[in-house]
Amino acid sequence: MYQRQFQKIQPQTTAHLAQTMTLLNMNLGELNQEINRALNENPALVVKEERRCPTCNYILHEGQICPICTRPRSSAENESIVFISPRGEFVPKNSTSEDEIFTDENMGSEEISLEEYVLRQVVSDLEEKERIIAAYILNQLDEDGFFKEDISEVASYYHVSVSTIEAIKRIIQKADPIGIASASPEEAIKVQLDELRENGEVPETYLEIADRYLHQLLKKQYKEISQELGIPIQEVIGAADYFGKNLNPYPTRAHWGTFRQPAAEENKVYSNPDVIISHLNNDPAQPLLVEVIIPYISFLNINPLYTQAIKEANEETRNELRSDYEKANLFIKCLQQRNNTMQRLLERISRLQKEYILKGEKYIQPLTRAQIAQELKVHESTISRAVSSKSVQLPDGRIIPMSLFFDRSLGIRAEIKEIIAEEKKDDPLSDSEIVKILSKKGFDLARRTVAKYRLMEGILPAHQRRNQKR
DNA sequence: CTATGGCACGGATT
DNA sequence: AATCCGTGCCATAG
Repeated sequence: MYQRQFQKIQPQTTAHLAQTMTLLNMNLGELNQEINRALNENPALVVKEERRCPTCNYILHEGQICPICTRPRSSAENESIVFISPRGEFVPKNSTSEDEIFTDENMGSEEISLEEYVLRQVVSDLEEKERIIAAYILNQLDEDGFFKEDISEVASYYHVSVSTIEAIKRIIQKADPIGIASASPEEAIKVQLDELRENGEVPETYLEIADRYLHQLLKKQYKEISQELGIPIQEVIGAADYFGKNLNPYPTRAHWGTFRQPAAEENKVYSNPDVIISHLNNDPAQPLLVEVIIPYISFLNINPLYTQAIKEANEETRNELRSDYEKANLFIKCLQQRNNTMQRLLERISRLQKEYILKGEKYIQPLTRAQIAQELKVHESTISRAVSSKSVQLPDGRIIPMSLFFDRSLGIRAEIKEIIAEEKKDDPLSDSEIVKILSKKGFDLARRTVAKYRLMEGILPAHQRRNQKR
């Protein structure tokens, strides 16, 4: 039964292909939404009551990680174990250090809900009547904590002015997951930036960037922004870096706490990872566990009543039902194929980049998407889509974009960091000196490039590094 | 004069 | 076809 579904992956209709591509392009959050949408739209789709491991078909109990898949096979003892894991009551590996995370799943019954948590913070600032409105707003938040309703509608419903609602909303936005109840990620960012500005210095230009160029910033179009604003590009990159470290476009997904690891990565803030890599039982001696996370609701099935109904229906309704049935069928197949591709992709990545995963940036292997595509016998663009906008949680708890596995510069950047960390503090190395040292170590690159990497790592130019702390 | 950053080009990657 | 990235050249700051 199970095998038959997988064999069907080969013959691809255009519709199949197109939809698979779309699904592949999505990260966990988007996939979740998509599945919900499909469930609403198509009555032929239902959630399976019986939950099976998507990888090996073993029957799973509630919130369980598949015991078959996580049992290392003797032949694979040194290999990573890659499997698809449903997003149930999943306990993050680093639950010791990763404390408060406000995902929907984590809001167990003992803890108070996010709504209540926020409400408790704001009650003291609000009048009785306003509290009701605040509670209403909090109840209407979507899964990312955004409030997307039209404020004027709410206002007329409660017979108060729009500005009253806005005032309440503003108070809520300043509560602990700062930026909650915003209408969009952009707005959340602005609120957070505002808050930061009250506590300290935030350059004027940052505000402007946040205000108008956020979208481009996320797409890393630094050049364009710097041109339009007429400011140096490094300032834009600086802003990106600053935003990445201090702001969170999806305030409910995770807090940033006071400080994350100072060795922060790229400029984007990542939410729930699409892939979690950890050690079995958290024991570094054990093999690597690579979980490709899928939404728990993706245990989809064709509504059995449908099959029945099709047989009994008359000509006209039958065709209608058929089309739903086909769509549902297709959707499930596409999901399976997405999972299959992701799994195979991660199998390769985790094998090739094992050293990097375990020991850090220095050990990254040069790798291109084309190379993997060839090995897996899929089109390059497939890999591209599978990698883009996905994030991976490493055993040390860091969450990185999946594209980093394909970043050639990462290893060299680590090398540069190391060199600079070891330099004499009273005699900093200039970029060209670094080039010389690197070439001795076998890295061949231009002086100009070192400067760029240095900038990316947020390291100041040599003369400004003189006699600085750390 | 040296070190660094901006801009723009071309080749690689997606 | 579009985008990203390394590099060379030039301007400018130090």
